[in-house]
Amino acid sequence: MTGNHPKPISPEKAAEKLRAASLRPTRQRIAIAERLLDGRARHVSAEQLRDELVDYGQPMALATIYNCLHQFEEAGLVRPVHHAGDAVLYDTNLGEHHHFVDVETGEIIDIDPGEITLPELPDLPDGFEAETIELTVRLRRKS
Amino acid sequence: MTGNHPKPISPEKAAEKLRAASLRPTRQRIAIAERLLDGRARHVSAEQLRDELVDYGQPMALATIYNCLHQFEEAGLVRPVHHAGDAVLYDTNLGEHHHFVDVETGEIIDIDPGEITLPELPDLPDGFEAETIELTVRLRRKS
DNA sequence: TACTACTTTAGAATCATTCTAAATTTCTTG
DNA sequence: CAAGAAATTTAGAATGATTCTAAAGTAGTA
Repeated sequence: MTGNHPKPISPEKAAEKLRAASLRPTRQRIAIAERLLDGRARHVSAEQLRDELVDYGQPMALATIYNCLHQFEEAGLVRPVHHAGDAVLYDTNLGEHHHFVDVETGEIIDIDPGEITLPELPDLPDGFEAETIELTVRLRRKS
Repeated sequence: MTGNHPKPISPEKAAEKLRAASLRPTRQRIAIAERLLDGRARHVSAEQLRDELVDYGQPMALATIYNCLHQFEEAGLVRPVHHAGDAVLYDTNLGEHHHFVDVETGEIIDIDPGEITLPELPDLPDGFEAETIELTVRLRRKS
């Protein structure tokens, strides 16, 4: 594997972001935050993140990665994208934007927010509040 | 289980629809078509459909149900909804419409097509064609 | 330093889905 | 109608993502 990954933010900055989100800055959470919270827009699955952490010299249990991703999600640090392949991808881009999904590979590509504007929300069923809106354009490679 | 299910279309009509879709009218496919292609808007998972078929006196292997749903999908008789819970739901409503999803139960509710109108498609990446567009509003019960 | 709560962990468990290879059924064609 | 080729169904195993479990480790605090 040993891929080419960009320089992460410092452990100190990562720990700070975690504290700001009321998450204890443990070694594992710091390592993940360093990689995911550097401001770049990314979409990673738990497995991809694990490989990246191995490369980075911070291997950890897959269960920990799932735990952390869920905590990051609740803290609003990442947001899940459910419409890709089988695995949930975690998106570090928190701004309003939507996705193309390559049906065959599960890979997702951000749709430039200027390219598409959502109409206003429809009336919601009683007793519910909207959590997220996901617009996905599923693509297939032309034959 | 033994739920209360609406009256299906006749086996003859079901077989006809299958032939029209170039699918051999086997006993299993007919049973499924009778239930799903009666014109009602529904969203079923493979497992739900299996339970319904058991009630209906036409139990069959889950693998067969998956096979048939995929064939129906390719034939354009149903369309998959990927954004619900863990399981894919098959939607018998082929018109343009979108969905609310109850995040906790995975249940989906059609959004009235009049309630929301999609903006035009953004430019697609080169070499791809759009297969489907899915807009999902994820809902959480208010606390 | 000791404590208590929070975290991490390996591995088992779960759940939806797909795969496999054998048995069955369908649609010809004779 | 009988026979055969091709398509279909099937049970059960396999897969893959995710969650669970309960035991061991770690962090913040007194």
